[in-house]
Amino acid sequence: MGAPKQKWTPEEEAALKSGVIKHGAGKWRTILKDPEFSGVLYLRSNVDLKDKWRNMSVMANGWGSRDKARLAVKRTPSILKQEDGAMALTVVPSDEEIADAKPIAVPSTTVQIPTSTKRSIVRLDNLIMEAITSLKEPGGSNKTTIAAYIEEQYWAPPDFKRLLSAKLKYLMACGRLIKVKRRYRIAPALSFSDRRRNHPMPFLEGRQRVSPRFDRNDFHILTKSQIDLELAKMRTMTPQEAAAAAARAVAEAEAAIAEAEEAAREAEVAEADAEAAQAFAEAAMKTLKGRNNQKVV
DNA sequence: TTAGGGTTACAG
DNA sequence: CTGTAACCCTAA
Repeated sequence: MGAPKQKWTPEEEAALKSGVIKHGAGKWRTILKDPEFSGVLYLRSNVDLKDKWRNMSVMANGWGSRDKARLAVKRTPSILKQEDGAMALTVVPSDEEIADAKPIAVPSTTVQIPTSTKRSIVRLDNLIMEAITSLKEPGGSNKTTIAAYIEEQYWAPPDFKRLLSAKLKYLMACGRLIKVKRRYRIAPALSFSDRRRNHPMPFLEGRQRVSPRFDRNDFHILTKSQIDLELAKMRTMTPQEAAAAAARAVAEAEAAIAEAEEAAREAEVAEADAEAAQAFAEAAMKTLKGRNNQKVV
């Protein structure tokens, strides 16, 4: 009667996407209760989330129609029919599978990635802060030490040094770090000037407050590295879900790069952020490949 | 609570 | 009429 169809808004889709990355697919109730997303998704039920995620996943796999594959599989005693236009996804070698997932036309929500991107960007910052605080070196730590710490504790992309340099420079510009004789230490009273340029995100609602994932003592919350956490989540996902997640990671990286190109004149840090996202996407891909090679299901 | 099959409403 | 997205039902 009064509810013809409540279509999902881009904000809701983005929140769901972020929720899945954070808590994992299938934890619909958890995502719903997370204050980070409850503000946006308070109109939706856990079942709604599940259904929506299914729809999005199906799209990500390139299946415009919801039938086909399922019917094709069961009517095959001993002969595999490969005349199907759509690729069979279940048991594909390994390398090429991801290659196929990459160019996927991820829904249309790929254009704007509010929370996810933001989180990726904040991540490295906190890693650096954590490294410095954990090392507890009097007078601060130099770049090499910081890099070593992060590389050992977490994950090391190929061009990590360059990335780190840019990020350190950026953090100093923000006043969050102070460099004394090649050593970096955390600035006494940091003034949150993280926002570097306008954030068009019409995101966020009115109920919950704006996510303060960046309080001064926040280092403990995000410290365990989003990357490891996200990759860990992926291991619990089904191959389809992981592929979809990886595809989204790539899409986000591409979007971040596109953003960086626009903002390049303002700060080269944006490029570093984009590279961080790209690096994470690659790491995600690698993890997924490893998964498939092991044939773990 | 969740996964999955099924149904209805809407757009092209 | 057909395909898709939101919604519903039910087993586990």
